[in-house]
Amino acid sequence: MTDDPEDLTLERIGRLAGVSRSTVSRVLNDHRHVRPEVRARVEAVIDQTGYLPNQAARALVSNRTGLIGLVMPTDADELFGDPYYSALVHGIHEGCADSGSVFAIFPVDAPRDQTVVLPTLVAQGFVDGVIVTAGPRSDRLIGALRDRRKRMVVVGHPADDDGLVRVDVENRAGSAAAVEHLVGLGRRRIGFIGPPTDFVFGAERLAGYRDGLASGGRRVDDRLVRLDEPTAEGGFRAAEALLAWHPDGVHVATDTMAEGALRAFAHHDVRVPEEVAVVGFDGLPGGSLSQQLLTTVVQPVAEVGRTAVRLLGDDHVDARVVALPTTLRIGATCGSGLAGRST
Amino acid sequence: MTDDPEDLTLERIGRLAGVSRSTVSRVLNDHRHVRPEVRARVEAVIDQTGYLPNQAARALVSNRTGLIGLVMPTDADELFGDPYYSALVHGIHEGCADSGSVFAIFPVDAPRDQTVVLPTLVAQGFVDGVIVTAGPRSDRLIGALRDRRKRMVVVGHPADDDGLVRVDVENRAGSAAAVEHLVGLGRRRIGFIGPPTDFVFGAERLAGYRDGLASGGRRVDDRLVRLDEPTAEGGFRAAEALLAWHPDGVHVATDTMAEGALRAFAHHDVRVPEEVAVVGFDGLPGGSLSQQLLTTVVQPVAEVGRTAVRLLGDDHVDARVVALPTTLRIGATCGSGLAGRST
DNA sequence: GAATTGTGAGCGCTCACAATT
DNA sequence: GAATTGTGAGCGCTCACAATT
Repeated sequence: MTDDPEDLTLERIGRLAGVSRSTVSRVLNDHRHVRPEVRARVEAVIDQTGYLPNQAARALVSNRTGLIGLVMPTDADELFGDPYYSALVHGIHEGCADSGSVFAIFPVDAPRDQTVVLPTLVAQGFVDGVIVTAGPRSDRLIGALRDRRKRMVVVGHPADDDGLVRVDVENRAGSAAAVEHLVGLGRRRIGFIGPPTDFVFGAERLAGYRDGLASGGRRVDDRLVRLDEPTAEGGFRAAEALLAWHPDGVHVATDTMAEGALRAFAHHDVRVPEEVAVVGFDGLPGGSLSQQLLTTVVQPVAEVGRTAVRLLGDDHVDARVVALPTTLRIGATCGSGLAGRST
Repeated sequence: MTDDPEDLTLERIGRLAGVSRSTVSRVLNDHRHVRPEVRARVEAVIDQTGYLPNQAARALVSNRTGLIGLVMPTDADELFGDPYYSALVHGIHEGCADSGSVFAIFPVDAPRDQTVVLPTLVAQGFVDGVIVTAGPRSDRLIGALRDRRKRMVVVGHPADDDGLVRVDVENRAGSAAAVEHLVGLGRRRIGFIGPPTDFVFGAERLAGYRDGLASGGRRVDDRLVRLDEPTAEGGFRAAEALLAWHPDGVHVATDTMAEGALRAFAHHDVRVPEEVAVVGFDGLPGGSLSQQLLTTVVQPVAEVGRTAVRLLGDDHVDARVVALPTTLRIGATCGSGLAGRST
């Protein structure tokens, strides 16, 4: 009857082991001051009954659930195939494993989940903290979580970053390094292709492009700056438009756009890197073949995830930003000394 | 001081609204027998304080958390890009929205998460139920959850299906229909390409292939059956091996393998569908181009997800299997009357 | 008497403190 | 007196029942 596993409680384990519930609790939570014989006896009972403490009771009294959530806005679910999310999830998962937390991904469908999922995520006694990626679809969500003073770390840079704890990468410095590399290769007419500036990372990378030109002694020529949607198609269009101004180098703000740009150059028989050198940004694992060959600014996405978990564990109260450095990875598209081939 | 949102409790909301905690609880849980004026007064206080009930306390007393988890074994995380998981997640998410549950995906890294994540998932007071997909990586997990009598629904067919509540698709009937279609087109030497039979769905689809031959009055010739890894490369190899026996039709047990098979036929200048008609299995949204063109047995993955949620909600005690029907989708690779073109 | 409200108990833990060795 | 154990209280809810209109 009462052998039903559902009925196991601290009290019952204690009775079976001949101790009080406190002693069992001490064994479970690894407190000192438990005699080794007693500990062994209790552990034996726990093992053979398969007892596991009730998580809700534990959470109620300790005010911690040990759960960390990644909120994933998913109007469409292409996100699921996005290598950025894949790498980020990987990093967060590692971070949670290190800190002994349980990690869960919460897909949130904005209109629909407003009534049940969001209130639950915000409430006490459910998740200890949430990680949210910046982006147009997350703005309202981030606002709501901040208003509720929910423990939250934002990955990336939302338009309204007031009072947020954030993890980001050094977008500006990364793009500056990319452009300085192009300058160092002797390129004189260096263009920029990126998303509209309401993508904050795009604006930052554009600023880095200008920094790089300035520090390399090149003049900024805004006709060499082309903004379009952050897709391969957008990159294709921007690159075609740019060709009229005869660039000999381009920094493209995302590898996805760079893929489109490379297609455009190939389509117009412009050789890469001989006639135009290309440096992208992102360097995600598992990109397409042309992304593998790309010279690009690599952002450490998995480390961003690990860092987000760490910040969530800190007893932060203030807004804080951690910006992780990027690294330039040399590929075939800026051909320093290698025999360049058209991609 | 006590205006800290963290300090909000039923008791406090009640005091602010001039009622008892029970009345507030009744308003929150939509019980009858609350006077409209009182309800309005309580709701006003809830709104303006932003009160949300503590989920842990609620779970402790009601023994339900409202959380449903999909356990995702992820030694590598290619799963993340897998269109099957994408469609399944979509369906589960819908099912949870309908039932008012919160849905979370739990990535589980077998060796590492054994100590923290699995015990937590199994414990009371955390998730109400879990959904697990069958597959070599899930076998131990499924065993552990079953031993703990955890509410669980398995998607697919694990080798050991004893005592499980499962949702599956009609693999055998689907493959039989595929082969009958090929027979109906007048094909006489119909082959089969599939994964090794320790993939249970592969064994079922192979059985369906034999059913289809039998009901179509064709003899089974085991030289026309080729098993290899369930990848495009495996399909390529199997198709090459099969060519020696001059098939005029092939049923391939997964669209991914079919993609490889089509490449093999193209490579050997065997025209599809003129010389060989091909029928796949899966029909996942967002497959590659050649998968889009494929004639294939479509499994209703999203509905599988919705069904899994429904079964989880039922007060099932017994093992039970729900098998959802598949549909044959005619594409270019078995060219009935269309001018066929090599793919 | 039916509709409406409040009181008491208890869910299964953790923690402070008291009591024991 | 230090190490070890047990007792009491309480976390914030929901539910049964009693008390009120």
